[in-house]
Amino acid sequence: MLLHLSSAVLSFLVIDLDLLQSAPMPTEADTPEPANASRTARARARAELTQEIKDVARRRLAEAGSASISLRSIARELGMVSSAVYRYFPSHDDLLTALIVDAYDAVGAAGERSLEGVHGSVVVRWLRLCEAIRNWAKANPHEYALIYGSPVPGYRAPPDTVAPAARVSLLLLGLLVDGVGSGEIAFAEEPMPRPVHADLAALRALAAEGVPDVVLCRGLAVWAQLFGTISFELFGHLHNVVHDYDAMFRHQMRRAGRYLVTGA
Amino acid sequence: MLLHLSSAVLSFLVIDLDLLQSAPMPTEADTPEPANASRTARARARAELTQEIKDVARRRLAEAGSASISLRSIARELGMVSSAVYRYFPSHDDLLTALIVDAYDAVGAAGERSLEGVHGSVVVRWLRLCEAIRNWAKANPHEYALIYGSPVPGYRAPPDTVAPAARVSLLLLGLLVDGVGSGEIAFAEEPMPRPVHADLAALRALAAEGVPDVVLCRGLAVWAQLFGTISFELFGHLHNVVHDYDAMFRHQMRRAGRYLVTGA
DNA sequence: TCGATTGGGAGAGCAGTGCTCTCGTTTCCA
DNA sequence: TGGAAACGAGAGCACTGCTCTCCCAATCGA
Repeated sequence: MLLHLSSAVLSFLVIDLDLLQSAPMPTEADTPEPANASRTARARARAELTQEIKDVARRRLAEAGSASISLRSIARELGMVSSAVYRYFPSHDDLLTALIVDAYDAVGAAGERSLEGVHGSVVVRWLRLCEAIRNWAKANPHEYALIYGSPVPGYRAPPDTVAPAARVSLLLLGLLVDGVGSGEIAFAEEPMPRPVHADLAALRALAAEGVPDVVLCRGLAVWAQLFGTISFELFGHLHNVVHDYDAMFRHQMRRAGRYLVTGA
Repeated sequence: MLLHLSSAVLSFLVIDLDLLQSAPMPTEADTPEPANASRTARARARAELTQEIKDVARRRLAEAGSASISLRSIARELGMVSSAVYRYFPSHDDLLTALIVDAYDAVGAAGERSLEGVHGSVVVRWLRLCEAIRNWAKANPHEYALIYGSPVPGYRAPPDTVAPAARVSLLLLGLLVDGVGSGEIAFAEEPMPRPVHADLAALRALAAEGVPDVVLCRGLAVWAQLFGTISFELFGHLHNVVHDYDAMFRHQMRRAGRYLVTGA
Protein backbone atom coordinates (compact mmCIF):
# COMPACT_ATOMS: atom_id res chain seq x y z
CA MET A 1 0.00 0.00 0.00
CA LEU A 2 2.76 2.41 0.83
CA LEU A 3 4.45 1.56 -2.43
CA HIS A 4 1.37 2.35 -4.39
CA LEU A 5 0.97 5.46 -2.36
CA SER A 6 4.39 6.82 -3.04
CA SER A 7 3.55 7.21 -6.67
CA ALA A 8 0.14 8.66 -5.99
CA VAL A 9 1.02 11.13 -3.30
CA LEU A 10 4.45 12.39 -4.16
CA SER A 11 3.21 14.74 -6.75
CA PHE A 12 4.02 18.39 -6.52
CA LEU A 13 7.73 18.65 -6.41
CA VAL A 14 9.37 21.83 -5.40
CA ILE A 15 12.85 20.90 -6.40
CA ASP A 16 13.76 17.61 -7.96
CA LEU A 17 17.51 17.49 -8.13
CA ASP A 18 17.71 14.63 -10.60
CA LEU A 19 15.25 16.03 -13.04
CA LEU A 20 16.29 19.59 -12.61
CA GLN A 21 19.72 18.89 -13.94
CA SER A 22 18.41 17.61 -17.25
CA ALA A 23 15.48 19.99 -17.45
CA PRO A 24 15.61 23.50 -18.86
CA MET A 25 16.02 26.26 -16.31
CA PRO A 26 12.65 27.58 -15.19
CA THR A 27 13.33 31.11 -16.34
CA GLU A 28 13.36 30.00 -19.92
CA ALA A 29 10.62 27.42 -19.59
CA ASP A 30 7.75 29.83 -20.03
CA THR A 31 6.72 28.80 -23.52
CA PRO A 32 7.76 25.21 -24.10
CA GLU A 33 6.73 25.06 -27.77
CA PRO A 34 8.78 27.02 -30.32
CA ALA A 35 6.99 30.27 -31.09
CA ASN A 36 7.42 30.10 -34.86
CA ALA A 37 5.07 32.79 -36.10
CA SER A 38 4.82 31.06 -39.45
CA ARG A 39 3.06 27.91 -38.39
CA THR A 40 0.32 26.28 -40.30
CA ALA A 41 -3.21 27.47 -39.80
CA ARG A 42 -4.05 24.20 -38.14
CA ALA A 43 -1.18 24.51 -35.69
CA ARG A 44 -2.19 28.04 -34.80
CA ALA A 45 -5.77 27.00 -34.34
CA ARG A 46 -4.63 24.18 -32.14
CA ALA A 47 -2.50 26.44 -29.98
CA GLU A 48 -5.35 28.90 -29.67
CA LEU A 49 -7.91 26.30 -28.75
CA THR A 50 -5.55 24.70 -26.27
CA GLN A 51 -5.14 28.07 -24.63
CA GLU A 52 -8.87 28.71 -24.70
CA ILE A 53 -9.56 25.42 -23.00
CA LYS A 54 -7.01 26.20 -20.31
CA ASP A 55 -8.49 29.67 -19.84
CA VAL A 56 -11.98 28.34 -19.33
CA ALA A 57 -10.62 25.67 -16.99
CA ARG A 58 -8.71 28.25 -15.00
CA ARG A 59 -11.79 30.42 -14.71
CA ARG A 60 -13.87 27.52 -13.45
CA LEU A 61 -11.06 26.63 -11.07
CA ALA A 62 -11.03 30.15 -9.67
CA GLU A 63 -14.78 30.32 -9.38
CA ALA A 64 -15.66 26.91 -8.05
CA GLY A 65 -12.56 24.88 -7.33
CA SER A 66 -10.82 22.04 -9.05
CA ALA A 67 -13.76 19.68 -8.68
CA SER A 68 -15.74 21.83 -11.08
CA ILE A 69 -13.27 21.45 -13.92
CA SER A 70 -15.07 19.00 -16.15
CA LEU A 71 -14.08 18.50 -19.74
CA ARG A 72 -17.73 18.30 -20.67
CA SER A 73 -18.68 21.64 -19.19
CA ILE A 74 -15.65 23.25 -20.79
CA ALA A 75 -16.60 21.76 -24.13
CA ARG A 76 -20.14 23.03 -23.70
CA GLU A 77 -18.91 26.54 -22.97
CA LEU A 78 -16.67 26.47 -26.02
CA GLY A 79 -19.48 25.19 -28.21
CA MET A 80 -17.80 21.96 -29.03
CA VAL A 81 -18.56 18.38 -28.20
CA SER A 82 -16.82 16.73 -25.28
CA SER A 83 -14.88 14.23 -27.31
CA ALA A 84 -13.27 17.06 -29.26
CA VAL A 85 -11.59 18.35 -26.12
CA TYR A 86 -9.80 15.04 -25.84
CA ARG A 87 -7.90 15.94 -28.99
CA TYR A 88 -6.20 18.64 -26.95
CA PHE A 89 -5.95 17.10 -23.51
CA PRO A 90 -5.89 13.30 -23.54
CA SER A 91 -7.37 13.13 -20.08
CA HIS A 92 -8.73 15.16 -17.27
CA ASP A 93 -5.45 14.74 -15.43
CA ASP A 94 -3.50 16.18 -18.33
CA LEU A 95 -5.59 19.31 -18.20
CA LEU A 96 -4.98 19.52 -14.47
CA THR A 97 -1.28 19.09 -15.05
CA ALA A 98 -1.29 22.01 -17.44
CA LEU A 99 -3.04 24.15 -14.84
CA ILE A 100 -0.57 23.05 -12.20
CA VAL A 101 2.39 23.96 -14.34
CA ASP A 102 0.84 27.35 -15.03
CA ALA A 103 0.18 27.86 -11.33
CA TYR A 104 3.76 27.03 -10.37
CA ASP A 105 4.95 29.41 -13.03
CA ALA A 106 2.60 32.07 -11.75
CA VAL A 107 3.86 31.93 -8.14
CA GLY A 108 7.38 31.83 -9.42
CA ALA A 109 6.79 34.84 -11.62
CA ALA A 110 5.07 36.72 -8.81
CA GLY A 111 8.00 36.04 -6.55
CA GLU A 112 10.51 37.10 -9.17
CA ARG A 113 8.63 40.31 -9.87
CA SER A 114 8.65 41.16 -6.18
CA LEU A 115 12.45 41.04 -6.12
CA GLU A 116 13.10 42.77 -9.42
CA GLY A 117 15.34 45.75 -8.93
CA VAL A 118 15.21 45.43 -5.16
CA HIS A 119 18.65 45.65 -3.63
CA GLY A 120 17.70 46.03 0.02
CA SER A 121 18.80 43.81 2.84
CA VAL A 122 18.11 40.10 2.85
CA VAL A 123 15.36 40.64 5.38
CA VAL A 124 13.69 43.27 3.23
CA ARG A 125 13.84 41.04 0.19
CA TRP A 126 12.61 38.09 2.23
CA LEU A 127 9.61 40.10 3.36
CA ARG A 128 8.83 41.20 -0.18
CA LEU A 129 8.99 37.60 -1.32
CA CYS A 130 6.69 36.45 1.49
CA GLU A 131 4.15 39.15 0.74
CA ALA A 132 4.25 38.38 -2.96
CA ILE A 133 3.65 34.68 -2.41
CA ARG A 134 0.86 35.27 0.07
CA ASN A 135 -0.79 37.85 -2.14
CA TRP A 136 -0.69 35.50 -5.06
CA ALA A 137 -2.14 32.75 -2.89
CA LYS A 138 -4.94 34.96 -1.63
CA ALA A 139 -5.73 36.13 -5.16
CA ASN A 140 -5.69 32.58 -6.50
CA PRO A 141 -6.67 30.38 -3.58
CA HIS A 142 -7.83 27.43 -5.66
CA GLU A 143 -4.65 27.46 -7.69
CA TYR A 144 -2.68 27.62 -4.47
CA ALA A 145 -4.65 24.66 -3.16
CA LEU A 146 -3.96 22.83 -6.39
CA ILE A 147 -0.21 22.99 -5.96
CA TYR A 148 0.32 23.32 -2.21
CA GLY A 149 -2.74 21.54 -0.90
CA SER A 150 -3.27 17.84 -1.02
CA PRO A 151 -2.29 16.23 -4.29
CA VAL A 152 -5.33 15.58 -6.41
CA PRO A 153 -6.35 12.00 -5.70
CA GLY A 154 -5.23 9.57 -8.32
CA TYR A 155 -3.14 12.20 -9.94
CA ARG A 156 0.57 11.65 -10.54
CA ALA A 157 2.83 14.60 -11.10
CA PRO A 158 4.58 14.26 -14.42
CA PRO A 159 8.13 15.57 -14.84
CA ASP A 160 6.82 18.70 -16.59
CA THR A 161 5.87 20.14 -13.24
CA VAL A 162 9.34 19.87 -11.76
CA ALA A 163 11.12 22.83 -13.26
CA PRO A 164 8.24 25.31 -12.77
CA ALA A 165 7.82 24.04 -9.21
CA ALA A 166 11.45 24.76 -8.40
CA ARG A 167 11.22 28.29 -9.67
CA VAL A 168 9.94 29.97 -6.53
CA SER A 169 12.18 27.95 -4.24
CA LEU A 170 15.23 29.10 -6.13
CA LEU A 171 14.41 32.62 -5.04
CA LEU A 172 14.90 31.70 -1.41
CA LEU A 173 18.13 29.88 -2.20
CA GLY A 174 19.30 32.95 -4.09
CA LEU A 175 18.61 35.07 -1.04
CA LEU A 176 20.65 32.72 1.09
CA VAL A 177 23.57 32.78 -1.33
CA ASP A 178 23.48 36.57 -1.41
CA GLY A 179 23.19 36.93 2.33
CA VAL A 180 26.03 34.56 3.06
CA GLY A 181 28.19 36.13 0.38
CA SER A 182 27.66 39.65 1.67
CA GLY A 183 28.16 38.56 5.26
CA GLU A 184 24.69 39.78 6.15
CA ILE A 185 23.66 36.31 7.28
CA ALA A 186 25.46 35.49 10.50
CA PHE A 187 26.14 31.91 11.44
CA ALA A 188 28.34 29.62 13.43
CA GLU A 189 28.90 26.13 12.09
CA GLU A 190 27.03 23.46 13.99
CA PRO A 191 27.38 19.70 13.95
CA MET A 192 24.79 18.04 11.72
CA PRO A 193 23.54 14.49 11.68
CA ARG A 194 25.32 12.75 8.83
CA PRO A 195 22.23 12.08 6.65
CA VAL A 196 21.06 15.65 7.10
CA HIS A 197 24.44 16.94 6.05
CA ALA A 198 24.39 14.70 2.99
CA ASP A 199 21.07 16.06 1.79
CA LEU A 200 22.11 19.63 2.46
CA ALA A 201 25.41 19.12 0.67
CA ALA A 202 23.60 17.95 -2.45
CA LEU A 203 21.27 20.92 -2.30
CA ARG A 204 24.21 23.27 -1.82
CA ALA A 205 26.08 21.77 -4.75
CA LEU A 206 23.12 22.37 -6.99
CA ALA A 207 21.77 25.77 -6.14
CA ALA A 208 23.21 27.18 -2.95
CA GLU A 209 26.94 27.44 -3.33
CA GLY A 210 28.68 28.64 -0.21
CA VAL A 211 25.63 28.40 2.03
CA PRO A 212 26.53 26.39 5.13
CA ASP A 213 24.34 23.67 6.57
CA VAL A 214 23.07 25.79 9.44
CA VAL A 215 21.81 28.48 7.13
CA LEU A 216 20.18 25.92 4.85
CA CYS A 217 18.42 24.52 7.91
CA ARG A 218 17.13 27.96 8.77
CA GLY A 219 16.03 28.40 5.19
CA LEU A 220 14.09 25.14 5.20
CA ALA A 221 12.53 26.10 8.50
CA VAL A 222 11.23 29.49 7.42
CA TRP A 223 10.16 28.07 4.06
CA ALA A 224 8.03 25.46 5.79
CA GLN A 225 6.75 28.11 8.15
CA LEU A 226 5.85 30.40 5.28
CA PHE A 227 3.77 27.83 3.42
CA GLY A 228 2.42 26.39 6.64
CA THR A 229 1.18 29.83 7.64
CA ILE A 230 -0.38 30.56 4.27
CA SER A 231 -2.06 27.17 4.23
CA PHE A 232 -3.37 27.67 7.75
CA GLU A 233 -4.86 30.98 6.69
CA LEU A 234 -6.28 29.87 3.37
CA PHE A 235 -7.59 26.53 4.55
CA GLY A 236 -9.25 28.08 7.57
CA HIS A 237 -7.19 26.56 10.34
CA LEU A 238 -6.88 29.89 12.10
CA HIS A 239 -10.51 30.84 11.77
CA ASN A 240 -11.57 32.81 14.84
CA VAL A 241 -8.04 32.64 16.22
CA VAL A 242 -6.42 35.19 13.98
CA HIS A 243 -8.54 38.08 12.80
CA ASP A 244 -6.03 40.48 11.33
CA TYR A 245 -4.27 38.07 9.04
CA ASP A 246 -2.26 40.81 7.33
CA ALA A 247 -0.74 42.04 10.56
CA MET A 248 -0.09 38.58 11.93
CA PHE A 249 1.52 37.40 8.72
CA ARG A 250 3.74 40.43 8.42
CA HIS A 251 4.81 40.18 12.04
CA GLN A 252 5.56 36.49 11.86
CA MET A 253 7.48 36.78 8.62
CA ARG A 254 9.47 39.68 10.02
CA ARG A 255 10.44 37.46 12.94
CA ALA A 256 11.23 34.65 10.54
CA GLY A 257 13.41 36.98 8.50
CA ARG A 258 15.31 37.99 11.58
CA TYR A 259 15.75 34.33 12.49
CA LEU A 260 16.96 33.60 8.97
CA VAL A 261 19.64 36.26 9.19
CA THR A 262 20.68 36.14 12.83
CA GLY A 263 19.51 32.73 14.00
CA ALA A 264 17.38 34.28 16.72
CA MET B 1 -16.37 35.95 -5.19
CA LEU B 2 -14.25 36.31 -2.12
CA LEU B 3 -17.37 36.30 -0.03
CA HIS B 4 -18.56 33.08 -1.55
CA LEU B 5 -15.08 31.72 -1.12
CA SER B 6 -14.82 32.46 2.54
CA SER B 7 -17.59 30.03 3.24
CA ALA B 8 -16.22 27.42 0.91
CA VAL B 9 -12.59 27.54 1.87
CA LEU B 10 -12.57 28.31 5.56
CA SER B 11 -13.28 24.79 6.48
CA PHE B 12 -10.95 22.95 8.76
CA LEU B 13 -10.68 25.01 11.86
CA VAL B 14 -7.99 24.31 14.34
CA ILE B 15 -9.35 26.44 17.11
CA ASP B 16 -12.52 28.42 16.85
CA LEU B 17 -12.70 30.57 19.92
CA ASP B 18 -16.38 31.43 19.59
CA LEU B 19 -17.59 27.94 19.04
CA LEU B 20 -15.15 26.37 21.41
CA GLN B 21 -16.64 28.18 24.34
CA SER B 22 -20.06 26.72 23.78
CA ALA B 23 -18.87 23.34 22.59
CA PRO B 24 -17.97 20.40 24.82
CA MET B 25 -14.30 20.02 25.58
CA PRO B 26 -12.63 17.75 23.08
CA THR B 27 -11.48 15.25 25.67
CA GLU B 28 -15.05 14.26 26.37
CA ALA B 29 -16.27 14.55 22.81
CA ASP B 30 -15.21 11.09 21.77
CA THR B 31 -18.63 9.52 21.61
CA PRO B 32 -21.16 12.24 20.93
CA GLU B 33 -24.25 10.07 21.29
CA PRO B 34 -25.22 8.78 24.74
CA ALA B 35 -24.09 5.18 25.02
CA ASN B 36 -27.28 3.83 26.54
CA ALA B 37 -26.78 0.11 26.32
CA SER B 38 -30.52 -0.45 26.48
CA ARG B 39 -31.51 1.15 23.22
CA THR B 40 -34.07 -0.27 20.89
CA ALA B 41 -32.96 -2.88 18.40
CA ARG B 42 -33.55 -0.42 15.61
CA ALA B 43 -31.37 2.21 17.21
CA ARG B 44 -28.59 -0.27 17.78
CA ALA B 45 -28.81 -1.47 14.22
CA ARG B 46 -28.64 2.10 13.06
CA ALA B 47 -25.55 2.85 15.12
CA GLU B 48 -23.88 -0.30 13.88
CA LEU B 49 -24.61 0.35 10.24
CA THR B 50 -23.50 3.96 10.56
CA GLN B 51 -20.22 2.72 11.93
CA GLU B 52 -19.91 0.08 9.23
CA ILE B 53 -20.42 2.68 6.52
CA LYS B 54 -17.77 4.89 8.06
CA ASP B 55 -15.39 1.95 8.32
CA VAL B 56 -15.75 1.04 4.68
CA ALA B 57 -15.37 4.69 3.73
CA ARG B 58 -12.26 5.02 5.84
CA ARG B 59 -10.78 1.92 4.25
CA ARG B 60 -11.44 3.23 0.78
CA LEU B 61 -9.98 6.57 1.83
CA ALA B 62 -6.82 4.90 3.04
CA GLU B 63 -6.51 2.75 -0.04
CA ALA B 64 -7.39 5.13 -2.81
CA GLY B 65 -7.95 8.61 -1.48
CA SER B 66 -10.99 10.73 -0.82
CA ALA B 67 -12.07 10.77 -4.45
CA SER B 68 -12.79 7.06 -4.24
CA ILE B 69 -15.31 7.41 -1.45
CA SER B 70 -18.55 6.98 -3.32
CA LEU B 71 -21.76 6.20 -1.52
CA ARG B 72 -22.67 3.77 -4.28
CA SER B 73 -19.54 1.69 -3.98
CA ILE B 74 -19.89 1.61 -0.22
CA ALA B 75 -23.49 0.51 -0.56
CA ARG B 76 -22.42 -2.19 -2.99
CA GLU B 77 -19.80 -3.47 -0.60
CA LEU B 78 -22.29 -3.57 2.24
CA GLY B 79 -24.84 -5.37 0.09
CA MET B 80 -27.38 -2.63 0.20
CA VAL B 81 -28.76 -0.28 -2.39
CA SER B 82 -27.31 3.19 -2.73
CA SER B 83 -30.43 5.02 -1.64
CA ALA B 84 -30.37 3.16 1.67
CA VAL B 85 -27.05 4.74 2.60
CA TYR B 86 -28.72 8.13 2.38
CA ARG B 87 -30.79 7.16 5.41
CA TYR B 88 -27.56 7.31 7.39
CA PHE B 89 -25.63 10.08 5.70
CA PRO B 90 -27.83 12.62 3.96
CA SER B 91 -25.10 13.49 1.51
CA HIS B 92 -21.64 12.66 0.40
CA ASP B 93 -20.36 15.70 2.27
CA ASP B 94 -21.89 14.54 5.51
CA LEU B 95 -20.01 11.29 5.26
CA LEU B 96 -16.82 13.24 4.58
CA THR B 97 -17.53 15.40 7.59
CA ALA B 98 -17.80 12.34 9.78
CA LEU B 99 -14.45 11.10 8.49
CA ILE B 100 -12.92 14.52 9.08
CA VAL B 101 -14.12 14.62 12.65
CA ASP B 102 -12.73 11.15 13.21
CA ALA B 103 -9.42 12.14 11.66
CA TYR B 104 -9.10 15.21 13.87
CA ASP B 105 -9.87 13.07 16.86
CA ALA B 106 -7.30 10.55 15.76
CA VAL B 107 -4.43 13.04 15.51
CA GLY B 108 -5.51 14.57 18.75
CA ALA B 109 -5.56 11.19 20.45
CA ALA B 110 -2.19 10.25 18.97
CA GLY B 111 -0.73 13.48 20.27
CA GLU B 112 -2.23 12.99 23.70
CA ARG B 113 -0.95 9.44 23.93
CA SER B 114 2.55 10.62 23.08
CA LEU B 115 2.55 12.94 26.10
CA GLU B 116 0.87 10.62 28.57
CA GLY B 117 3.00 10.18 31.63
CA VAL B 118 5.88 12.07 30.06
CA HIS B 119 7.29 14.64 32.45
CA GLY B 120 10.48 15.55 30.63
CA SER B 121 11.51 18.98 29.52
CA VAL B 122 9.36 21.05 27.22
CA VAL B 123 11.73 20.29 24.36
CA VAL B 124 11.47 16.56 24.97
CA ARG B 125 7.71 16.68 25.07
CA TRP B 126 7.65 18.91 21.99
CA LEU B 127 9.72 16.35 20.13
CA ARG B 128 7.49 13.51 21.21
CA LEU B 129 4.47 15.47 20.04
CA CYS B 130 6.08 16.21 16.66
CA GLU B 131 7.01 12.59 16.11
CA ALA B 132 3.54 11.43 17.09
CA ILE B 133 1.84 13.80 14.68
CA ARG B 134 4.19 12.95 11.84
CA ASN B 135 3.87 9.24 12.47
CA TRP B 136 0.12 9.48 12.43
CA ALA B 137 0.29 11.50 9.22
CA LYS B 138 2.59 8.99 7.57
CA ALA B 139 0.38 6.11 8.67
CA ASN B 140 -2.77 7.85 7.48
CA PRO B 141 -1.68 10.11 4.66
CA HIS B 142 -5.07 10.44 3.02
CA GLU B 143 -6.70 11.32 6.32
CA TYR B 144 -3.97 13.85 6.91
CA ALA B 145 -4.61 15.30 3.46
CA LEU B 146 -8.31 15.41 4.25
CA ILE B 147 -7.85 17.67 7.25
CA TYR B 148 -4.59 19.53 6.57
CA GLY B 149 -4.58 19.55 2.79
CA SER B 150 -6.84 21.67 0.66
CA PRO B 151 -10.42 21.76 1.81
CA VAL B 152 -12.55 19.43 -0.26
CA PRO B 153 -14.05 21.57 -3.01
CA GLY B 154 -17.56 22.65 -2.34
CA TYR B 155 -17.38 21.36 1.15
CA ARG B 156 -18.16 23.57 4.14
CA ALA B 157 -16.86 22.64 7.53
CA PRO B 158 -19.75 22.33 9.92
CA PRO B 159 -19.30 23.30 13.57
CA ASP B 160 -18.95 19.63 14.54
CA THR B 161 -15.38 19.70 13.33
CA VAL B 162 -14.33 22.58 15.52
CA ALA B 163 -13.81 20.94 18.88
CA PRO B 164 -12.00 17.85 17.53
CA ALA B 165 -9.84 20.12 15.39
CA ALA B 166 -8.74 22.12 18.40
CA ARG B 167 -7.73 19.02 20.31
CA VAL B 168 -4.21 18.66 18.99
CA SER B 169 -3.50 22.38 19.09
CA LEU B 170 -4.36 22.48 22.76
CA LEU B 171 -1.42 20.18 23.37
CA LEU B 172 1.00 22.78 22.11
CA LEU B 173 -0.66 25.49 24.15
CA GLY B 174 -0.42 23.25 27.19
CA LEU B 175 3.29 22.86 26.58
CA LEU B 176 3.67 26.62 26.41
CA VAL B 177 1.76 27.13 29.64
CA ASP B 178 3.90 24.52 31.38
CA GLY B 179 7.15 25.88 30.03
CA VAL B 180 6.39 29.45 30.98
CA GLY B 181 5.12 28.39 34.38
CA SER B 182 8.22 26.37 35.16
CA GLY B 183 10.51 29.05 33.84
CA GLU B 184 11.90 26.64 31.27
CA ILE B 185 10.82 28.89 28.44
CA ALA B 186 12.98 31.99 28.41
CA PHE B 187 11.67 35.21 26.97
CA ALA B 188 11.99 38.94 27.02
CA GLU B 189 8.87 40.96 26.29
CA GLU B 190 8.85 42.53 22.85
CA PRO B 191 6.65 45.23 21.39
CA MET B 192 3.85 43.77 19.28
CA PRO B 193 1.75 45.39 16.60
CA ARG B 194 -1.58 46.23 18.21
CA PRO B 195 -3.76 43.87 16.12
CA VAL B 196 -1.33 41.02 16.69
CA HIS B 197 -1.41 41.66 20.41
CA ALA B 198 -5.20 41.67 20.36
CA ASP B 199 -5.41 38.27 18.70
CA LEU B 200 -2.79 36.81 20.99
CA ALA B 201 -4.52 38.22 24.04
CA ALA B 202 -7.75 36.48 23.10
CA LEU B 203 -5.92 33.24 22.54
CA ARG B 204 -4.15 33.61 25.88
CA ALA B 205 -7.39 34.30 27.69
CA LEU B 206 -8.90 31.13 26.35
CA ALA B 207 -6.24 28.49 26.53
CA ALA B 208 -2.80 29.89 27.28
CA GLU B 209 -2.94 31.71 30.57
CA GLY B 210 0.29 33.38 31.48
CA VAL B 211 1.96 32.82 28.12
CA PRO B 212 3.34 36.13 26.86
CA ASP B 213 2.91 37.34 23.31
CA VAL B 214 6.48 36.54 22.29
CA VAL B 215 6.13 32.94 23.30
CA LEU B 216 2.80 32.62 21.55
CA CYS B 217 4.46 33.98 18.42
CA ARG B 218 7.15 31.35 18.70
CA GLY B 219 4.47 28.73 19.23
CA LEU B 220 2.58 29.77 16.11
CA ALA B 221 5.82 29.78 14.17
CA VAL B 222 6.89 26.26 15.08
CA TRP B 223 3.34 25.00 14.68
CA ALA B 224 3.21 26.34 11.13
CA GLN B 225 6.67 24.93 10.52
CA LEU B 226 5.63 21.53 11.84
CA PHE B 227 2.62 21.16 9.59
CA GLY B 228 4.41 22.84 6.71
CA THR B 229 7.21 20.32 6.98
CA ILE B 230 4.87 17.34 7.20
CA SER B 231 2.86 18.60 4.25
CA PHE B 232 6.02 19.17 2.22
CA GLU B 233 7.05 15.60 2.91
CA LEU B 234 3.71 13.95 2.38
CA PHE B 235 2.72 15.98 -0.65
CA GLY B 236 6.07 15.39 -2.31
CA HIS B 237 7.46 18.90 -2.30
CA LEU B 238 10.83 17.69 -1.08
CA HIS B 239 11.08 14.79 -3.48
CA ASN B 240 14.71 14.29 -4.45
CA VAL B 241 15.76 17.11 -2.14
CA VAL B 242 15.43 15.30 1.14
CA HIS B 243 16.14 11.60 1.17
CA ASP B 244 16.35 10.76 4.85
CA TYR B 245 13.09 12.31 5.94
CA ASP B 246 13.30 10.86 9.43
CA ALA B 247 16.66 12.44 10.14
CA MET B 248 15.78 15.75 8.59
CA PHE B 249 12.49 15.98 10.43
CA ARG B 250 14.01 15.11 13.77
CA HIS B 251 16.82 17.60 13.28
CA GLN B 252 14.53 20.40 12.22
CA MET B 253 12.08 19.80 15.03
CA ARG B 254 14.92 19.69 17.53
CA ARG B 255 16.01 23.10 16.30
CA ALA B 256 12.42 24.29 16.43
CA GLY B 257 12.12 23.06 19.99
CA ARG B 258 15.23 24.94 20.95
CA TYR B 259 13.85 28.05 19.30
CA LEU B 260 10.58 27.59 21.13
CA VAL B 261 12.32 27.47 24.48
CA THR B 262 15.22 29.88 24.04
CA GLY B 263 14.18 32.02 21.10
CA ALA B 264 17.29 31.01 19.18
C1' DT C 1 -53.24 -5.46 22.12
C1' DC C 2 -54.30 -2.79 18.14
C1' DG C 3 -53.79 0.91 14.98
C1' DA C 4 -51.10 4.79 13.54
C1' DT C 5 -46.66 6.49 12.92
C1' DT C 6 -42.16 6.20 11.78
C1' DG C 7 -37.76 4.21 10.00
C1' DG C 8 -35.64 2.11 6.53
C1' DG C 9 -34.67 -0.93 2.33
C1' DA C 10 -35.52 -1.53 -2.83
C1' DG C 11 -35.89 0.13 -7.21
C1' DA C 12 -36.37 3.33 -10.91
C1' DG C 13 -34.91 7.45 -12.66
C1' DC C 14 -32.53 12.14 -13.59
C1' DA C 15 -28.61 14.70 -14.62
C1' DG C 16 -24.10 14.77 -14.64
C1' DT C 17 -19.18 12.81 -15.25
C1' DG C 18 -14.66 10.65 -17.80
C1' DC C 19 -13.54 8.29 -21.57
C1' DT C 20 -13.78 5.41 -26.02
C1' DC C 21 -15.03 4.34 -30.58
C1' DT C 22 -16.55 5.16 -35.10
C1' DC C 23 -17.42 7.97 -39.00
C1' DG C 24 -17.01 11.51 -42.07
C1' DT C 25 -14.58 15.90 -43.19
C1' DT C 26 -10.81 19.05 -43.44
C1' DT C 27 -6.07 20.17 -43.60
C1' DC C 28 -1.47 19.35 -44.68
C1' DC C 29 2.61 17.78 -46.89
C1' DA C 30 5.37 15.11 -49.92
C1' DT D 1 -2.75 15.40 -56.50
C1' DG D 2 -3.31 11.75 -53.43
C1' DG D 3 -2.41 9.60 -49.02
C1' DA D 4 -1.84 10.56 -44.21
C1' DA D 5 -2.77 12.90 -40.31
C1' DA D 6 -5.72 15.95 -37.56
C1' DC D 7 -10.05 16.91 -36.10
C1' DG D 8 -15.21 17.53 -34.96
C1' DA D 9 -19.56 15.15 -34.16
C1' DG D 10 -22.19 11.71 -32.22
C1' DA D 11 -23.36 7.58 -29.87
C1' DG D 12 -22.45 4.86 -26.13
C1' DC D 13 -20.52 2.65 -21.65
C1' DA D 14 -19.90 2.71 -16.91
C1' DC D 15 -19.89 5.42 -13.24
C1' DT D 16 -21.38 9.22 -9.88
C1' DG D 17 -24.72 11.99 -6.35
C1' DC D 18 -29.16 12.43 -5.32
C1' DT D 19 -34.48 12.11 -5.37
C1' DC D 20 -38.82 9.93 -5.42
C1' DT D 21 -42.03 6.43 -4.79
C1' DC D 22 -43.39 2.12 -2.95
C1' DC D 23 -43.81 -1.03 0.63
C1' DC D 24 -42.60 -3.71 4.72
C1' DA D 25 -41.37 -3.91 9.51
C1' DA D 26 -40.30 -1.99 13.91
C1' DT D 27 -41.99 1.15 17.31
C1' DC D 28 -45.06 3.57 20.20
C1' DG D 29 -49.30 5.56 22.09
C1' DA D 30 -53.97 4.62 23.49
